[in-house]
Amino acid sequence: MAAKTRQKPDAPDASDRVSRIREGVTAAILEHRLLPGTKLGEDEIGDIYGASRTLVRTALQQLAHEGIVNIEKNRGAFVARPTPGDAREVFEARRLIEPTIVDHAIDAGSPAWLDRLEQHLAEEREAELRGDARASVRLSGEFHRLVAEMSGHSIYLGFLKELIARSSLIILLYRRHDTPACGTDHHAGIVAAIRKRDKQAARAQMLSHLNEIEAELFLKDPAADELRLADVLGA
Amino acid sequence: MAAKTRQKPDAPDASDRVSRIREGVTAAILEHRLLPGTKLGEDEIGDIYGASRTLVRTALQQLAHEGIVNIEKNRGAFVARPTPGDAREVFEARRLIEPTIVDHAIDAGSPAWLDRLEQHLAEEREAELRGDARASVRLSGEFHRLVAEMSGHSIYLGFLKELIARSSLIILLYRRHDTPACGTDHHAGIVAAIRKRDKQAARAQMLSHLNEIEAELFLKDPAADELRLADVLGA
DNA sequence: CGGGCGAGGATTGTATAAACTTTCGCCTGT
DNA sequence: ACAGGCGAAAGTTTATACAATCCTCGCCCG
Repeated sequence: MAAKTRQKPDAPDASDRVSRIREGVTAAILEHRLLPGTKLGEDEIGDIYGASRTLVRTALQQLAHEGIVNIEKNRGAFVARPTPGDAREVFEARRLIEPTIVDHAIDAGSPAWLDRLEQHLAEEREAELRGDARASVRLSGEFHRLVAEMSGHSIYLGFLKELIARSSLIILLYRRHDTPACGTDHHAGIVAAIRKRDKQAARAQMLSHLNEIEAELFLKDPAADELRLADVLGA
Repeated sequence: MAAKTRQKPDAPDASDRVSRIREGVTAAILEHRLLPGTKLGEDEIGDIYGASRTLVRTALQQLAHEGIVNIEKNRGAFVARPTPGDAREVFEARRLIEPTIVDHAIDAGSPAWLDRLEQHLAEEREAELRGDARASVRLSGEFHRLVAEMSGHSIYLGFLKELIARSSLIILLYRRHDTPACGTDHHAGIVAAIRKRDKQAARAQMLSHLNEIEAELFLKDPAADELRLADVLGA
């Protein structure tokens, strides 16, 4: 067989131009700067990043596969607008997966990882204090991703990345009050349980954290009559 | 994924040329006609399907995101070669997700769905009888996908599609004996439990089914010295 | 005779141009 | 005045051409 000059699974994406576009758009969506339904024109994005439409298209297709962008044939790409049904599915999946992830994080975590988590908590607190809502939203999601990275399970990590991205859109669309997106206190409690290597407590706290987030949502079926109509006609 | 604003609920890819390529290659991989490590040249595939490289490239990128194809920069696309570590992660994820899926399938299933499952069992038996190994492998995976579709959870369905595709490669690489890929008897038992709406039995049977599949694998760290060497040098 | 080196060929990455689809304004006919 | 339809413009999809990169193989040097 061929001798392989094998690269590591994937150097994240150092200077890859497609990745820069993807992450730029992702960040904009996760920070709620791009709202659901917004059109993502290829020329428009290409001009911003100084890239050709070929590269933009590649990035948009990846985002579509992650579920935060919808591509409609011959019409273009739009920021996804998850339905309440999608929202329920996403949170159910998170309730299933994330407790398992914290379990593994406790098994696989090193002191360095705990430092990393503490540092992240500090960033979250600072953003909250600053009143920087955009950073808060982004960091809330990143906390969960960090725990998944700590677990070392690449499959779960991939799944959770998708779920987190969609959750961000869901929270934006369906949140009731103006409460912070994701209580920092909860995160701190989870980290404490991880530090004590108390799996049962960690699982329980993660679960109740997710339940609280979902409880703050208002998932009545269609947001407006317009959508109801579309559903009826589609059926 | 989610319900689209405009399109029919189900017009996934009937006459879409990219989808035809993707499904053709996917079928070839799942039926073990394309072996791990096989190079998937863009021109080669383009000639076969009478398509331009643009479309082939799009299809390959989708397959890469599903984890059954690896794209190495400036080198091309290859059928993925999951490591034993990947295999453990995939089956752990399946053990977590699939019992939950059968639960929901029991809740959401209609008599029509049960008919569909029975019909599928018949196809599996027939392929087995015919000694058609390729069809057997494909149908074994499709059974699990069918249950996921029955559950109506699009998120779980998407995740499971990935897991099934990877499982097919894993079984090909690491199976010990020449036992059939996925016992039809197990599948029949699962369908019977679904028919009786006995969630506990269905979950248990699904779990033991997955455990038996994994037990038939030989997941010693590197398959050969060659791989061991590659890993050492990569680190 | 073994190993480094460079030219040639092949393959992928990117950009650009042609073809088709949808959209929206405007106009005509009733 | 308003419904319906035609046509131009904008944008996406597909194909093709060009540039960059990597692999192979033969040659030359030690």
